Amino acid sequence: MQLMSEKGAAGGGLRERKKRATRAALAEAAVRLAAEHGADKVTVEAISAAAGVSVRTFFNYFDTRDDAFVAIDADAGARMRHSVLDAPAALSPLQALRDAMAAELAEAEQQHELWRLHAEVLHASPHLLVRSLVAHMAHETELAEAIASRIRSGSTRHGDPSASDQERREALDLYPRLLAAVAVAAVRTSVEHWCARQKDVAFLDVFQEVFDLLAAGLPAPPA
Amino acid sequence: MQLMSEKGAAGGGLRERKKRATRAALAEAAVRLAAEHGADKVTVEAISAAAGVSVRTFFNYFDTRDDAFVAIDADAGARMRHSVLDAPAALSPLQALRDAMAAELAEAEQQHELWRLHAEVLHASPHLLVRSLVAHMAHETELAEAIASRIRSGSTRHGDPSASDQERREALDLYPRLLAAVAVAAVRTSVEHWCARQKDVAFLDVFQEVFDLLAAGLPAPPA
DNA sequence: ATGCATCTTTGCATACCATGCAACTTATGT
DNA sequence: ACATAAGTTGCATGGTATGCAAAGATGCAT
Repeated sequence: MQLMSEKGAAGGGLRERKKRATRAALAEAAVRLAAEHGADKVTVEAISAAAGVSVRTFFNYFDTRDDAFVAIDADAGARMRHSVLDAPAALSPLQALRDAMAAELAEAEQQHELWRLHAEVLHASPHLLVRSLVAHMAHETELAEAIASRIRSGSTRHGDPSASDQERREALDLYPRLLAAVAVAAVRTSVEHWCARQKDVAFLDVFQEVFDLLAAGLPAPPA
Repeated sequence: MQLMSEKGAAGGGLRERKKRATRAALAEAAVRLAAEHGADKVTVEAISAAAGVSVRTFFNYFDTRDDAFVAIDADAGARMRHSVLDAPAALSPLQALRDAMAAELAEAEQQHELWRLHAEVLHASPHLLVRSLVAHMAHETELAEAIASRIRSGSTRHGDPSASDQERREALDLYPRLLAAVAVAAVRTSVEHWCARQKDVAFLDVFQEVFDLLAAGLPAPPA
């Protein structure tokens, strides 16, 4: 329980703060131990000990041992949701989503050290990378809902005006999901590409180029 | 070992055939048991017993219990790779990929009964659905490589002719990854959307619409 | 067919993961 | 201060996963 200051909605009573602290302590202990000894050599017992709680308590916070390595930021989804909803109405859904994600990623770079360790751990054991992607995909649904309600309430119409009602209803259900899924995939690709050739280029440039490619309909690159 | 006829490269000696049979028997037993009793009520012991092997042997084939529910088709990646490489040169990368995926999905519908059970199981426990999608994503890398070599050898140039060499090299590395990631996400979204409103529409229609949206740059739908 | 090398299967031992339960400790509201 | 709700803990239990060495099956040359 050595961590009392955490980001996000810091409010609430002592209880909630302690809960958040315990959770954060467990996650941080997990990542640090994994970065040092390798993820699969770290037992829940070690993690719990490092965080100062019992093994049983660990499982009160995480369903699975691996979850501790993955779950760093719990309410990133909520932030993005608001960001998408509050974006200027003039922006297309894709643009709004791009900006929301860019803001989120910028904020992520604040906690540099832990983020870096985290990336190291995931890179070392693909098994966990996979789990991390799963966690990201969980956000996809709420993201899709944010996009959907943005489209419903907004009035920017760039779409095909010759669609039937049936087609329109179909698209309204399908489009947000697709956009969310594609955007998450795009972010992931950006990060991977940038990690591969680190320092060579700025991350934001990669990010920008990826979303430009998406907006252009993924045209074939020059040979 | 009650299954000796399997798809894919059926060649090889008795050993390899038996191995494939055992693996298939385990996977099939897992799916059938899960369809009947629910996935999380099926123990490794039960699966092994149904397949006629020991528990220890199960773990010689699968790293994880859940893998047995997921790993149905091992060499789908290779087929798609060839499909992408052999596509007509006139097609854009996105189109080639779309056709390759459509072919693969059509082939998946051949093995109707087991596929159906499989879908049931995945639908019942989202945990496994996620794992299955992740398994598909593992193919992303080889898919990206296929796309890359197609672009290198092909001569369809729809891209921006005013790019610098630096930008061109960047794009050549980034583009295939992005395309693969986005396409996989698109397929996943199609399947999910289709599962949600089953029978309502044909899967191929959803699939087509999704790729049309991608090619159009994900424009905002009509309100 | 026989014998040998190689691969596969198997049981056993071991360690870890994960959950339910009851007892205990700690916040919160009044 | 008191009652209530919530969080933590140890224990018991059963499933998951790996290493190891012995036994069985297969491939191959003779």
